[in-house]
Amino acid sequence: MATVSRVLNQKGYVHEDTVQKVHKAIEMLKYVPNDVARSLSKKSTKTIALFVPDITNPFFNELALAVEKVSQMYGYTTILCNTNESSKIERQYIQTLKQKYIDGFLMASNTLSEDEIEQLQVPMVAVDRVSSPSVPTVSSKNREGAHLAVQALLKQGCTKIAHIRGPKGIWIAEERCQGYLDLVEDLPWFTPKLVVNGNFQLKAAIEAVNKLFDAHPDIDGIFAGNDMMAIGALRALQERGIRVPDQVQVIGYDGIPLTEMVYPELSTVSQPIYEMGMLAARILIKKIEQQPLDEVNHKLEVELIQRGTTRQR
Amino acid sequence: MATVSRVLNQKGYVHEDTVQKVHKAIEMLKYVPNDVARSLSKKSTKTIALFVPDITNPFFNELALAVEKVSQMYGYTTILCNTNESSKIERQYIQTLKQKYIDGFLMASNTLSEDEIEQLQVPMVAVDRVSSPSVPTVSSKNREGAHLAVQALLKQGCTKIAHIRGPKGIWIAEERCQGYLDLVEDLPWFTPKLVVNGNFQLKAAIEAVNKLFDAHPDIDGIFAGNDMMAIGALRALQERGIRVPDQVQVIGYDGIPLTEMVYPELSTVSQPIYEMGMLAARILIKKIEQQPLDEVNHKLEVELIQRGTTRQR
DNA sequence: AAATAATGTGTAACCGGTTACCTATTTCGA
DNA sequence: TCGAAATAGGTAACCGGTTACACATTATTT
Repeated sequence: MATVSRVLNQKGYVHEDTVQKVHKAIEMLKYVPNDVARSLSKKSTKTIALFVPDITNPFFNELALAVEKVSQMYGYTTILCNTNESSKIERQYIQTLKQKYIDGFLMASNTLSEDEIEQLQVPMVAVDRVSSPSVPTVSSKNREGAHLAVQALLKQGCTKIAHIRGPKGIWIAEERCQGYLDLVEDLPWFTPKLVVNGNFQLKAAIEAVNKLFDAHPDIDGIFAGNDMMAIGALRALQERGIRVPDQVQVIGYDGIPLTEMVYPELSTVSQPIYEMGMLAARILIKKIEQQPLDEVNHKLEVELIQRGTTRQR
Repeated sequence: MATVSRVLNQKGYVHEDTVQKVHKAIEMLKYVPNDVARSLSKKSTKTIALFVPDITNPFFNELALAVEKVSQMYGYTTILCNTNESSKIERQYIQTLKQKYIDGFLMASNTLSEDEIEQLQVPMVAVDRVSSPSVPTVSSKNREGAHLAVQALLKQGCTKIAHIRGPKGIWIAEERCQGYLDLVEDLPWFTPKLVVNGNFQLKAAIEAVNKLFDAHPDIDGIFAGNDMMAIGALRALQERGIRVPDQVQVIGYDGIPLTEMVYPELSTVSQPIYEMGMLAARILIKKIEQQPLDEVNHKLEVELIQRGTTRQR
């Protein structure tokens, strides 16, 4: 028994002849090790959990694909947890998974307080969210991305730009909103009413745009906090008979595949979603395996992609 | 030890006073049972796996949400497995998960042969796929759904209807295609060239439509094997400057949320996706817990929803 | 050539639960 | 009032691995 274990784990001294014999026996008996027993004694399951707020958003699909890919490469299994941004669900998942000896958490959704995070005692990495300073974070340059979008709108003739922002309290929403404000706050046409709240989902954006245009029919540019809301805005505009991009230009944020599925195709600030997922997964696995981390916070570059909803020269 | 176990599992005789004492002690010590140890002796992990071919398709998102919901209600954890319709990946997942004592498989993707399925020795249910006769299946009335779509197109003035079908060998694709053929095969304008292959993804449908219209510019109706392809068709038509629904009417299949995000909104044959997921999960859990199943094959009703891509009277 | 180090393998404890089985006490019918 | 049945709770085996440790053998050093 011990020798077989040593052969399989390549640990301790085993004579080469014995290794061969063991392998032959394993083949003959079609022996397959039992991972649960292994986990029990090793106190590790080679499993990580990815928490996302909304699996329905293609952004998180792509992220999940990337995480899955990397974790598989390193022999890990991934569990996807949909939290709906509810701390109750999130806590419940964490509780269940800790009981199951989960090895690490990858949080793209985070409703926990810093205290709770400190108490976790399980390695954790945040993607596209900031949580506690002790948690490594992978995100992109949101503020700069917002600058790119607003700059382009201004340069391409917009004279009144609205912003549909993501939920309050969510770091990336704040950053993107701040990036918008940086460039327009001091312009003569600006008024705080041009910033409306959304929840990163399509429906809310439709309502937001309708309210916005009822009050300010002269808006000719919209920067949305993410692509789903930009697509909602586009829908609302089309329904009102407003021509995009002739009358109103729209830019989203994320660069999800959906941007190329609508017509006209959506201009957007594209994040390297797949890379973010891979990087975050690698960092988490490093942490789990107690390897030293070089950097703790990663801010990846973004890129403005102009397509059919803007009038690029 | 044994008594505590009995209290927690409500099994065997335990005096009421002792139960109270145990609960008090659990609270004081903040005792949390170890699920891995429990799994080892019970040979069950309270975990099921959902296999999907393409997590990027909203259809499977919704399915996953439903499965997750039900499994959580019954105390199960769900693992999502993206197979890309590759039997290599699928087999690898199955191998890994069996080693981890997975309790059941829910297959919305299936590349395995009947033999392999028989050998599995783990409860299994198929959704939207048919596999082996011994496996309970949840699907919808695909052929009837196709009839609804094609009937509507015919009634609403189409005189030449093409079909972009799903991949060969996938049962639902065959059924939907057959449903189309049932109604048009004997019409004077019909030719087999009007049926083109797709892979259920958007990109392929764009190419398919372009090829189709190069050869048959007089097509005035398209029935796509799923919504993703219908949206691809819509995109291709819009790019060609063809007006939908005035010149060409389009109907998809599935009823994913995306159908309401494009403009014009897509007409579609809507399946009760969420119910299918819940039903399949319930059946799987019943099987796992060795409860008797009433029926083995479930075919749910579908419904034609006419929106902006058809000319309903 | 003897002492020491390196190599090879088996035994048993351990991970943290579940449960069969045993013994002790209480309940209850005849 | 006695014995069977029901209730209560403890002991130890078991799930299937990992690994510290003991002991045997072989290789190396002086």
